[in-house]
Amino acid sequence: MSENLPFAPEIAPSATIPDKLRQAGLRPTRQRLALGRLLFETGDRHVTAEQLHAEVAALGEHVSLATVYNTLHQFKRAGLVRELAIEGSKAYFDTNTSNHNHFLLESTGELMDIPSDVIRVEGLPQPPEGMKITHVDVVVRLAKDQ
Amino acid sequence: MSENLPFAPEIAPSATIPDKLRQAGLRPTRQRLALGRLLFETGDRHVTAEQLHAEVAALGEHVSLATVYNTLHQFKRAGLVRELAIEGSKAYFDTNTSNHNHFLLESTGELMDIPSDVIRVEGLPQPPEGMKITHVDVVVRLAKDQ
DNA sequence: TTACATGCAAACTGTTTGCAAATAT
DNA sequence: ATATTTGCAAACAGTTTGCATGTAA
Repeated sequence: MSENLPFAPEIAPSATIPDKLRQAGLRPTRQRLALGRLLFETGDRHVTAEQLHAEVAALGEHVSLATVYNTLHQFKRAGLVRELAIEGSKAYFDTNTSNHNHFLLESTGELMDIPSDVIRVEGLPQPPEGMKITHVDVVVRLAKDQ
Repeated sequence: MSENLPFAPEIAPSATIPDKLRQAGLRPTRQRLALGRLLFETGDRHVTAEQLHAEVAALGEHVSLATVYNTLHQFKRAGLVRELAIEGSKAYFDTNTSNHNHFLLESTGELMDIPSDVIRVEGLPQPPEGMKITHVDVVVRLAKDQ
């Protein structure tokens, strides 16, 4: 698991998957290509490692679960996905790395995007001395009506 | 682990710990009293099960970790604490059950309250058909400056 | 040819559970 | 007396890691 990612700066949003990987400093291996296609070829996605592992298996490709985890973290370090701040035991990864918020269906754990420009958070307090705000996460939790 | 909590309605905010427990339908056992004192005798607190377990041990009381977990969940069902929606592997419990938001120090995982009336979330979108909003969580993530 | 990536199994963390023994009422 | 609560150890889920093997450049 040795890595020294060159902090991949701007990656052209419409690059092919192999290019996207190369620009992130990651060799386009069979496994990373399969995961990359699942993540980036359709629109914005939220996945857990388990889900992605199941999807790739359903396509007939073998990628070990450990590799799914490792790859998601590499993608995260490269800025290709964002890890979401949601309660619960599982880690969620989001292919939409722009600032936006989420609906969370409490019954199923399912996530849905809320477009970035819909919600405004007003009156953010001053952070304590020597601290700066890195991110403001808003999770709107939903339950079945009544 | 059998329970049938009578959905303890209003609990006088200044009740003694034994009363608080009784009003919640929980027998005031040695363990629940020790945990209750740690949680409710000082002001608002955020704890993980591990932390609380360490605190109670430091006081010379023995309470098993399993009992700490079970008790926190009973307190939660009784409305005495709220479980927080924070990323990461650990579950945080908050003795402030009113609607308010949090600073999260990313380096340490430490939580601080943001008073309820400071932050306003504007432009909440309509929830999808048949769903209702149960809670809006705002987590302001902080890192060391520069 | 060599540095990087993968798969496997084992380790690890936080949490939950089954059940016998202990305790509150 | 009896229903509830506890502690323990084992089970469990999700995730990470060490290392031998395989692969990309």
